[in-house]
Amino acid sequence: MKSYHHGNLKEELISCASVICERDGYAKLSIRSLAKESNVSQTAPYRHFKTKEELYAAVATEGFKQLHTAVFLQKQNLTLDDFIKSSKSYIDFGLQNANTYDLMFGTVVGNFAEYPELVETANKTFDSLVLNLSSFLKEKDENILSGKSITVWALLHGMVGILRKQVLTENDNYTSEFGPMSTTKRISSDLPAYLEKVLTGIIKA
Amino acid sequence: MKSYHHGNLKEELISCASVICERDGYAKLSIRSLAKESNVSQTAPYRHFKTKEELYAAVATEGFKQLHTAVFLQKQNLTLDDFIKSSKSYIDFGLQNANTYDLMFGTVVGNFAEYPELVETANKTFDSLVLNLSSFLKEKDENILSGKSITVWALLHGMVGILRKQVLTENDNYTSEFGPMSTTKRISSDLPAYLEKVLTGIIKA
DNA sequence: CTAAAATGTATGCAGTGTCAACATTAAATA
DNA sequence: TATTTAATGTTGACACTGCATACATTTTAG
Repeated sequence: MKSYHHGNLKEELISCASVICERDGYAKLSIRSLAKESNVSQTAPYRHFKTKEELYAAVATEGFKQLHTAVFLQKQNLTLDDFIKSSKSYIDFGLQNANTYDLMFGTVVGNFAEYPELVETANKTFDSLVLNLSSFLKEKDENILSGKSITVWALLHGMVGILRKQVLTENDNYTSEFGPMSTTKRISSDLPAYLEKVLTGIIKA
Repeated sequence: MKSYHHGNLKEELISCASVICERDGYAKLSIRSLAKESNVSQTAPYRHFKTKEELYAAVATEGFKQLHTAVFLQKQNLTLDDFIKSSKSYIDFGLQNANTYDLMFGTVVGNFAEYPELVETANKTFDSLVLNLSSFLKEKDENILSGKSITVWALLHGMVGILRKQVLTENDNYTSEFGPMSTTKRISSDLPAYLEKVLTGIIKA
């Protein structure tokens, strides 16, 4: 009953790869096992992705799309709470999709410029952060606006990295002198409060 | 004249692996080629590293040591300039050792807790950030101190991620609505000035 | 209707992580 | 010092990988 042509292989490969990358880590992803899972020959994926990196790029693109929808708020005239909520969504995404997030911001996909769709999707995501801030701040000066956006983004991006490694400090063999462990725990136990304090500081500066 | 035992294999493997990880990307690192480069049999490395991940962890540990020496300032009573300089050193390290930095903060080494030396070295690095801030701020309250340190660290960590992807936005096909490209360029063209502005904001808050 | 482009398959190469069995040497102990 | 033991190195093998080449089938366009 199965036809020679799959009909929908590329999309199936991407979505299947996305799941595997996140579940097992992107290093575990193999083109061959991926092909097997789609009931297709070992080299069929090469009709859609010239190299494995191209597949990784597709997964990263998919990740940016998801991040975009998670972060961007449709409504207008955002309140501070809206903005905090959006910021928290960013961090949550990074924590709950650690492997994919790594693919998006790490060095696995070396040269974004080789994948135009990835660049475009990534930039759209960043723009949505700026738009959010703009809607809330009502700042006209684009230089100021984009400057503050970068700082906010850096803060969020950095918090993802730090909170992700929380386990790192949950270690009895070594208690840090000033307790980064207890500090990150305290922060993540009430993330919105922390974000409100720090972000308003950055925004008002 | 070469003797049966290498005598120094583990260290040579780590330093050799560190070079390869940074130069070619950690995905290109193979235990076999590494062994060949040390004129040793293909499976000799397994006497020192149970798995490839353990080798990655060793490279990451090495990275934290280097980051520590790059960031930590020995002198006492730091000035604002000292603190800014140290912060810039952090970012420079992340940019100039992108692959290693990825190994240190990414998901490749999944569970830090399995590698006690890695945890300890990482924590020491973070402590040195806190010590720097402490020396400059002369803040007594450890909660406040560690809280601000986390925020500073997040900012630095985030800036590494953003500045690294600067290329990402250097793309003619797509010009971002609010120009993150020109913004990051502007920031990185005078990084100390940017850091002074943003960090003092965070510290004073 | 037919030529060409797209998509899938079969086969094969060189390289990989890792395991088991064995060899040599350095360290510890009697 | 002599000998057992642990540390370290080698050989060979297995199942797996990315990817190239040559070939098969289908869809699509002229």
